[in-house]
Amino acid sequence: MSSALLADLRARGLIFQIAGEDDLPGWLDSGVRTLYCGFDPTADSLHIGSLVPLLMLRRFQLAGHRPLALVGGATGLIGDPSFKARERQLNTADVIAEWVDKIRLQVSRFIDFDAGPVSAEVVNNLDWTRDMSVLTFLRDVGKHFSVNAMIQKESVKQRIERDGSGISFTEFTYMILQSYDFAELNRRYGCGLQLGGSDQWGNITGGIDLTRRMYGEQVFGLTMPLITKADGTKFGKTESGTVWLDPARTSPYAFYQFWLNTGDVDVYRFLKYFTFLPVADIDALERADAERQGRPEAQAILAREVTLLVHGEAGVQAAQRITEALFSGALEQLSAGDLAQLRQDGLPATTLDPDTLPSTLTQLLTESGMASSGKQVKDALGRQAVTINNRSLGWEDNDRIAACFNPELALHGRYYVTRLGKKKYHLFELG
RNA sequence: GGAGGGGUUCCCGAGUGGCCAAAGGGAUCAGACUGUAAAUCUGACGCGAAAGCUUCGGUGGUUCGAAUCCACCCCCCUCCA
Repeated sequence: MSSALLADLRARGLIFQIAGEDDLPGWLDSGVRTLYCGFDPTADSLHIGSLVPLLMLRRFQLAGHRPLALVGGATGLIGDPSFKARERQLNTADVIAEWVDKIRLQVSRFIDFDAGPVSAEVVNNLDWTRDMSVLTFLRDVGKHFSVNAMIQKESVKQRIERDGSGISFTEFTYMILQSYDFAELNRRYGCGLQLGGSDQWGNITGGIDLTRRMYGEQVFGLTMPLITKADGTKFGKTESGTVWLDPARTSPYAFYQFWLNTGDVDVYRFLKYFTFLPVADIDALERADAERQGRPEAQAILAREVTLLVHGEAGVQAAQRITEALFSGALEQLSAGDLAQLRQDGLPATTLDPDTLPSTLTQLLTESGMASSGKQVKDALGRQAVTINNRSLGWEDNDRIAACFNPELALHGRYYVTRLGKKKYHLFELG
C-alpha cells in the first residue's frame, strides 16, 4: 500500500530526493509509520509555498501513516540560512510565540487529529530546546557535528564562499537545531521520516546522521521539488505580493483568482502537486483540453480544488460568486444583496463619504489600494482602462470625480463596481 | 588592531563634478492580440493632477552646481594579526 504511495508521489513529480531510498518502501509497507515536516514561523501566516509539504503530510496520512506537524518555535528564533542570500533579521521571542500560535491553527486544517492510530499531532520544538543548557547542547549534540562537514553543505556554501555576505554563528547553528528535532522526535514518537522542500536536504540529512549517532536508528528523508513556473518567474507571488493561506491576508476570492490565472504550461503539473485528483484523471483532462478549441478547463478545476482545501466549500462559493459576477460583466443583474455579499466575501471595497471625496481619481484609486501610484492610474485612464459600473473613463475624468460617482450612476443607489485594467476590481459604496 | 574591496531607485547592475530622477537587464503595471493564458509588440515604471518636491549608507564640508570631490561616522565582505 505504501509503495503505492511512493509510486503515486513519483508520478506527481513530488519526489526530489530520498535519503535511504532502498529501505524506505519496505519500512513504509511494514506498518503505521510516524513522519514529520517542520514549518518555521517567519510570519503570522503560512503562504502557498508551504502548501506542498502540508498536503504531503495529508497524503501520507491518507496512506495510513501518522503525520506530525512541527511548528518551529525554536528554529524560528534562529532563522534558516539554507540557500538564503543574506542573514535575516531576528524577531523577538514574543512575536515568534504569537506566530507559532497562528501557524499551529493553520497547519491543523490539513491533517486529521481524530484518526485512531494515524491521528496527527502538532509539536513545537521549543518544548525540547527551551530548557536545554548551552553546555548540554554543545556536549551532547554539538559534538556529533563536524564543522568541516557543515561548511561543505551546499545550502550554506554560498554564504561561506560568496563575497558580500557572510553567515553568523547563529544561523550556522540552525542545522544542528533542526537535526536535533529529528533525533528528538525519533526518541519521543518513533518518528522515522522527515519531509521538506528540496532546500531542506542538508538539514534533513543532518538529522538523519544525528539520529543514527545518538540512538543508532536508521531514519529517512524525502524532499519535494521547488515549485517553479515555466516562464522562470517566482511561483507564489502576484502584483499584490505573497499569496497567503490566511483569508485575512489573501481573501478566498484573490486566492481563487491566483490559481485561475495559472498558465497552460504549468497547470497540469500544479494539479498534480496541489490536488488529490488521481494522476490518470489529470492526464485525461490534459488530453481533453488539448483537443478543445480555446480556453482549457484545467485552471478552473485547479482553482476550485485548492481553494476548497484551504478555504473550504464556503470559500469556494464566495470566490466563484464574485468571479462570475465581475467577469461576466453583467453588473446590472446583481441585486443589492449580491453586492453587499461580494463585499463580505472578500472583494476589495471602500466606503465613500460623498462630502469628503478626494479631488482626483488618481488619489482615490491609489488610496483605496487599486493602484500603487497615481502614475499607474494616469496611464490606465489614458488608455480607457478604468471603468465604473462598466462606464469607461478617460484622463479628462480625473478631476471630475463627483460626476463619476454621481448617485444616479450608482447601482442600487449606492454601489460602484470599479475596474482598473482587466482584472483589478474594487467596490465603492456610498456611506 | 592592520591592509584591501564595497554600500546607487523593488532586485541585479552602470554611472566617477553639470547633458542624472540617474544607462541596461529583470520584476511589476497598463494597452493591442487572446482564453481573466503563453509568446510578441507598445507605453509606464521615486512622489505629485500640475507647479513642483524628495533620492544614490549617514552627517557635515568644498563648489555657481555633487551619486560623483573632501572629512568624519555607520554597516558589509576578503585577507592578515
